[in-house]
Amino acid sequence: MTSLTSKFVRTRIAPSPTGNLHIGTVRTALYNLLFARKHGGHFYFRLEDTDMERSKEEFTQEIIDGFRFLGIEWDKPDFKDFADVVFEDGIVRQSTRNSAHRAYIEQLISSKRAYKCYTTPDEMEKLRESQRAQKLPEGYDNRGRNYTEDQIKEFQAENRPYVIRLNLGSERDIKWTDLVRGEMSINTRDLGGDPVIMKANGQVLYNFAVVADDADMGITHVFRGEDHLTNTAKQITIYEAFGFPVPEFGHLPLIFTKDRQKLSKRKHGDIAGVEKYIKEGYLPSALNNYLVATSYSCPSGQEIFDLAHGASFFDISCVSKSPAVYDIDKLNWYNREYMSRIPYPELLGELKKYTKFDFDKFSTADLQELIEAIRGNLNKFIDINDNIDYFYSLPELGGDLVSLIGEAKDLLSELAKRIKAGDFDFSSAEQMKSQINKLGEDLNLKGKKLFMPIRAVLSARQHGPDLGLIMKLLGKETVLARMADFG
RNA sequence: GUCCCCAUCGUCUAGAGGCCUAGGACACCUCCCUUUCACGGAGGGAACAGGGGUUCGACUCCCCUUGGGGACGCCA
Repeated sequence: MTSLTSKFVRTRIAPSPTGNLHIGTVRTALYNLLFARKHGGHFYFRLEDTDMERSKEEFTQEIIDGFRFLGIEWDKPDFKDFADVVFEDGIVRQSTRNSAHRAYIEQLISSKRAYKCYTTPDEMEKLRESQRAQKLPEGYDNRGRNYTEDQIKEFQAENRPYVIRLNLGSERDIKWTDLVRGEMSINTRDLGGDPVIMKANGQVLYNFAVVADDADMGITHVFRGEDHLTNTAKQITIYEAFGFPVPEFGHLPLIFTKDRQKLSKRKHGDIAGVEKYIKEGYLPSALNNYLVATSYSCPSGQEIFDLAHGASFFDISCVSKSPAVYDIDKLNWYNREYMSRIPYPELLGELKKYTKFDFDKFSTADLQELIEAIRGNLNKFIDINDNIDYFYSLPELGGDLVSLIGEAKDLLSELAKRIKAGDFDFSSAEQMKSQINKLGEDLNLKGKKLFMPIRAVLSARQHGPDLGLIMKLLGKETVLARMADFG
């Protein structure tokens, strides 16, 4: 942890466009961003799009859109060497770094830190099978280090395809001081053998490309998920092979689901993807806050971290080492919290984007009264629909509501009668509320027994805004129509 | 299977040997407010995985066990 601020801090987020934007990626981005901002450095966005088969442009766009939505802004790298690989959007696309990668690979081969490996996929599969059978750890046995000149000539003569493997060297512990986990040590014997850094088709692989790019981009601090722990050990050997300065690493705990599994899109559906939260109308500030706050706690006990207010609060040493279970209730709480701070005009604008109903049905004043009355019930913008649907058409009545209404026939008939008689002034929610109260007094009903049946028959709901307001907004005609069975 | 990591309320966590009768937040429950719903306010239940050490003293340090997780790709 020495002199964190002595050099110009550069961090990055490096997602691969092989899937939708995962909230774990967002959290990692946030930590990297916050760390850079806190220390007055830069935060970059590099797209790890070297896997041509799995990378898709639609995913790229989704990742970019997701970050933009969340207000995660990256700096544009300004190094000369990167002029041709940094695009308008400031993103470094790894696939465009090909020639640099090739040159580095050559360098590694000539310094004997990497070698051409002719071991075929078939041989690898047999090796693994026998390792499994003997309950040995699976991995390459580094036989390619020891090919003889003759063997190699033979392979070349038959035009056998080869991969490039990194020579991990003699067995040793690879150590680093992790910014979140402390002293780390991983033995090279536990790395699964010399890793492939370039495929037979010439495509460079993750562990190599990351180092080449991070080094060239001058990345000083790398925060990523703890599932990268062994990758970090491999990557450190690459930094060493080149003599590049090794950045500081910080491995973040994973996000779990309730069943204590790594949160993945595959297994856990759309809760892992940012898309869902955009679609349903979560506030970026709330999602960011929740994601930062999980696995993070300040000595002050502060829970609200509004990233719009800067990164001064952030302290990497406040990151927890143990994994966190994803809790949508807490996210909802954050969202309600941030939503309650939005001034009405802005709230209205947002709700208009998410509603499937026509707000013009209401007058400006009525609409505001309604929305202010229900805003506390909304976890997210899209919830507006479930809270106003009954103003447009009556939803189906649940069984419990049917019996509730059935038991209150007298009350409802009397209400209908009085409405028809003109006792209710539909221009005044207040007046109608007091009329309902009067009705209750006359029939000797109060509380839930009085209000619930009326609420049920008018809105098919047990919850909602004040009954007087509901009646006023519904209008006399609709109210009577919904009570037709009793009048 | 091998290696690595983690371990306090249901969940996120505070706790750096005595401040702990273990604190906060979410969720839940009760009460108040409201003759309804919600909001709001006040309370409540709820945890140091187990066993050994070390120490005058362990939630805190060490070891073991147990439990959970991650990594073992010509994916990232």
